[in-house]
Amino acid sequence: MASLPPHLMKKPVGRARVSQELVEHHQRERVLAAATGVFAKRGYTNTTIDHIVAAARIGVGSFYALFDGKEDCFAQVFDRVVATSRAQLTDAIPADAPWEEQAIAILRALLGLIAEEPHAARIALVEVQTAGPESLARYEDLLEGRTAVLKKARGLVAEGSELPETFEDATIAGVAWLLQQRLVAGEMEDLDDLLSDLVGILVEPYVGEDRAAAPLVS
Amino acid sequence: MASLPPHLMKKPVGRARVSQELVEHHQRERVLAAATGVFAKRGYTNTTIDHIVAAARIGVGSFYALFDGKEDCFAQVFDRVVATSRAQLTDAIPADAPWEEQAIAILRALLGLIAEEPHAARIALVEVQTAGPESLARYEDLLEGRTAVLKKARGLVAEGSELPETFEDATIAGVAWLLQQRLVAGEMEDLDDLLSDLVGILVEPYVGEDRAAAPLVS
Amino acid sequence: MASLPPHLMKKPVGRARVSQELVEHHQRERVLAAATGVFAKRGYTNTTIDHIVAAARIGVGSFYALFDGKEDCFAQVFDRVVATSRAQLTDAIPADAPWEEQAIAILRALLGLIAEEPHAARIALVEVQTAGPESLARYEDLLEGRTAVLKKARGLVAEGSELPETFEDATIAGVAWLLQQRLVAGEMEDLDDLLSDLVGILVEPYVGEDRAAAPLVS
Amino acid sequence: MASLPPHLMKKPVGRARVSQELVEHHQRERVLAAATGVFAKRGYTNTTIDHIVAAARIGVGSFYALFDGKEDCFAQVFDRVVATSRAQLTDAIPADAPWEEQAIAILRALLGLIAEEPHAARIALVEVQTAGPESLARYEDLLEGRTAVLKKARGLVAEGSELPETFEDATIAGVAWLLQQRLVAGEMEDLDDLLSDLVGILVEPYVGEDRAAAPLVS
DNA sequence: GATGAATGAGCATTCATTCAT
DNA sequence: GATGAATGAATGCTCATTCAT
Repeated sequence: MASLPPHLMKKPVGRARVSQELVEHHQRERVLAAATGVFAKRGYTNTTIDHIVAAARIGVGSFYALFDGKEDCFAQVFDRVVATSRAQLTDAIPADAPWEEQAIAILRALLGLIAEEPHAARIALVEVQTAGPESLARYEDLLEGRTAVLKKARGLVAEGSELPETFEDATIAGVAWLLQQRLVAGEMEDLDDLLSDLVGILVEPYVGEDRAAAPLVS
Repeated sequence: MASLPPHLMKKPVGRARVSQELVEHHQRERVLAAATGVFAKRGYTNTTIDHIVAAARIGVGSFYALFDGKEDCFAQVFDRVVATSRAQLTDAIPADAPWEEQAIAILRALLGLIAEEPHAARIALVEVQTAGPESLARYEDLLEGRTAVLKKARGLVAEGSELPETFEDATIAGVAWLLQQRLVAGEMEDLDDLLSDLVGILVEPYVGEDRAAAPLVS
Repeated sequence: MASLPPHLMKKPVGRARVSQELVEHHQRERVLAAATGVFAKRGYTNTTIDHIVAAARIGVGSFYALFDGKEDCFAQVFDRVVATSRAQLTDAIPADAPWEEQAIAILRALLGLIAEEPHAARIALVEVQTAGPESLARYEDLLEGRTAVLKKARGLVAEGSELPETFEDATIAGVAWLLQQRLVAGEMEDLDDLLSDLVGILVEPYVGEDRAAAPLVS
Repeated sequence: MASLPPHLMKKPVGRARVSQELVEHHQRERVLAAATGVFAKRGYTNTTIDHIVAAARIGVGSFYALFDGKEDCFAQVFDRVVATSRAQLTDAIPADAPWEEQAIAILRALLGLIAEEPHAARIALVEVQTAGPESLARYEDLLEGRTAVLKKARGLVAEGSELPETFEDATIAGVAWLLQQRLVAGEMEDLDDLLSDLVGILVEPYVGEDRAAAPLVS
């Protein structure tokens, strides 16, 4: 039984194919994790491809096999950070709880995430703003998404419809700013204080002081 | 006839000295004005020293006599824009008017300024965020200053003391974000709508809906 | 069950050995055919190993098992093109015909070959000149061979011995140039006109206008 | 009398302007001369910008101020070689002499030039063929120009109009080839033999053996 | 004092080649 | 034996900064 000439051989399928994809995925994750740290520590502009490949222990060629270039790499780093965080925050939402409880749970989880992974947080909140137009657009999309979610809370409050059109934009931007400031200043202790501030800014306008404060005490 | 070595040459004094400083000041203003346009049009990163000196009609050597480098030049551009704007906004405050009227007057003047000098606005609200750490710090100082001013309004409202510590930080950041978004999108028409949104976000929490709306109608 | 170390493994002999060589030969031919097209279409410099292995449906490792590198691969492509053409041109020579008839028959066959296989022609006449020193040497050898053959015609003409030493070199180079120009310009119609020009340049000097023209009419 | 501010000062004119242009021209000539040697010795492909700037004792930045890139630099080197040679060959033409004498004088001068400046000759006849499409086009233009000049000699010979259309193309290409071969082989002695060969190839077909041979003896 | 020619460190990117699987 | 992922040397180029004039 002779083996077929190479050009007639099918690409490996099943086990081998899956394994290969796994390897590539794993490799990409490794590099993205390394790049996250490098971008967070040095800032986007000060980071060179050499810094990344040194941290990821790969060759420059492999880098370009994985990414189109520096900006693409950063974009993937950002996407990964956002996707991971989103998953974790979604898991933190208590089902069947009133809106204010869910909102506060998400805020609490977010602060925990930022405290645990400051590098990732710095990517998503700080560096993304200086990593070129493409990345900036992603950041704006991210905020826009949060804005849209927040707008859904308008139905919950009597005065909801009287708030200015851009109220949520300003609120989300304000929250992002506060987090970013703390992050850059390295002040991520007193998370309880920060949490209660965020609730005052982001939850209270929709449900009033009393309903907003209640879940914090429990 | 040999010229003296530099350390033996007398520094000009009196009249000549003053005149010389005037010339230098004038020159610097000229360059800063030119650089404002260049930075605004091309963005900080895409701007090269050559672009600036070409626009300012000076030599690179003169540029380095005036500034420590590109970032320093941008910082001075930013400072000039902020100082000029501050002066104009201060002039716009109606003396002896209630706080909400003063606040709205400033907001209205600010929007007018942005519409009139989009280049300057872009420097102060957009480019400053990507022009390096030093410039970013100035931006943060600027916002912090606005925050401090806003905090003084707490005395005017009954619930003032119950607002979160960081309420003004978030509010100012939110407003900055809204302005920046409009600027980048090139949407600076409908200033009245925008003004009323800003009042809803920045004035209403302190004086209530009624007092905030009143000056807008008149 | 451990496999033996390589030096203890028997080389296959007899039938198997022959078959293996056949397989390798076949494989090499396949790759050379693919490479001919790639080199002709993209040009030597713009061709990468990846282009070749993709076209030949083999791995890069197999490529390096077959060739020493890009230049060696091109050299083998060139050799294959030349060998094939030589065989076909030899077949086109009418036995026992006068020299001028034979010469014209070869020229006609050559033009036909170029028209039929422009890729191969481009390899042999154009790309070979820019594919590095080794390939250039082969091109020169090729022309030198044609020069030597042409020199044998000197005996046929009275003034033959009075032609300059280098006459044939110039003639062959001139013919090669004409063909190359047409090839690059993509003008391979009007083969009859081109043929009569070539005869005027390459045959006439040896046998005179009359004898050279005669076979063309028939 | 105060001097005008810089932006109102005209670009220097007259003496200063001329001098500056002279300096730039001189600089460019220096670099072109150095590059001629580097390209001739290493070949176009093996030459890097670093090689050139090292040889010319300038920085890479200066190189890019002078040229658009490597290929542009080579093109200018080629143009300079051709222009210089053309001037020298034109000077070598004896006025009011019969065509064959003029032709032979040019050929003799050409051989002398090649022998004296082998680097320049190598640029114009060898490297130009491998320095990219733009350069190749210039080479073809060069040959085409020579072809056109040669075609003017057709009126001098009875059989002129019976030569094939492409006769001069082949002749010029053949001559170029002979020179190139000698150059590459480093065989530039026996210039008299080579000259008489060239005359046999390039002059004789137009004026016959006798008229072509006469000027060589004198 | 002003100029801008010159510098060269530093960057992103390509691709021929190797070698572990 | 065949594969192709990984390598990294090498390249062309930009631009902030210096300094001789």
